[in-house]
Amino acid sequence: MKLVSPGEAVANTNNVPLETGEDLARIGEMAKKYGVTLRTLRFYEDKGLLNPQRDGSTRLYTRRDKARLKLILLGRKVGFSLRDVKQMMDLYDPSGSNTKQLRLALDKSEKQLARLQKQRALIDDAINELSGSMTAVRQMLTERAAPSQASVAG
Amino acid sequence: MKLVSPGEAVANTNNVPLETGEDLARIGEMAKKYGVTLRTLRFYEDKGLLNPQRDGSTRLYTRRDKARLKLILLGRKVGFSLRDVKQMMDLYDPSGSNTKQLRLALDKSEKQLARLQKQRALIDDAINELSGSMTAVRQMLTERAAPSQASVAG
DNA sequence: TATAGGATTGACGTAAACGTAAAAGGTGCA
DNA sequence: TGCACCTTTTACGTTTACGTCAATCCTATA
Repeated sequence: MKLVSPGEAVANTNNVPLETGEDLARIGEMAKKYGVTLRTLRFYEDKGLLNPQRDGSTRLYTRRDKARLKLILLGRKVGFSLRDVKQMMDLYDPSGSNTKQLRLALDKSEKQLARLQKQRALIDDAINELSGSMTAVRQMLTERAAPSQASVAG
Repeated sequence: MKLVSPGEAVANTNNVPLETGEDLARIGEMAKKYGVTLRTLRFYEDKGLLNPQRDGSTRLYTRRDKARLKLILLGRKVGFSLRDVKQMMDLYDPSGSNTKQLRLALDKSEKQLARLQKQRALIDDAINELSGSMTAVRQMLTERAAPSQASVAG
């Protein structure tokens, strides 16, 4: 048994939510709540994106970590790399106007938007091309009784 | 100097196109003609997708190789993996109706088309989400004179 | 006390398609 | 002869975001 001073986060065993108002979560709860794996959470931490407190060796995630995780997941959803996300989050200063952070985010967002639009164009191309060849292949299949040898592979 | 029998492909030095009717190409010509790197051609060969002849150790690509390369590039364009492409090409039988090959191609194409459509949906989502947050960020930037602290990162 | 559930760190594995040296050999041309 | 150019094989490196053990530890509960 370990001594814990009154203000400290009390070791909270297993899956039981913490009784304190500090809504600290352990890694399992976090993972479930946000639909990620434990590995993912540790990975994000390893990459400097999260910084949970520790109770001994056990990670305890605060509101702050949850907000950051939400941002990470949003970033990934729109296609940012973790590095980009980190770069933007690292600029956050709770005591400032964060103009710099916002500008960086906007800048990166514009570029990412352009990438997404290009990707969509590529995919549309691919869809058209693929649909076309599918039609051709269907043709060949229905005509395969005839000995005509349209070349598909050389 | 190396002896070459009359019917054999004559060693064709440097970049000069071959004078025979066999239109054999060396790796450099192939690469330029199809906009790929030497490394790519060797890689495709290593993966069993191409099988150029050899003049000694020098690769000589035939019409057949060119046709196959075109197919590979088309496949990659529509998002097939090289493995998929190989699987489909391996089914080609110059002496048959290739019904099996065509069916496999069609089957894979349907699945790939579905993937592409799903991807497009995801990208559209991302675009919308990203556009939305960009609007929000712009808002915050124009309002940054006011001390209101909308939280962007926690 | 035995067992089931978490949790930890460490570290190799995966996927795809090449990129990038490195070291060497053949060829034509000036 | 020497340079420029093309080609060869071998093999490690790159990128991204985790997956998947492995070995260990801690705790509550039956």
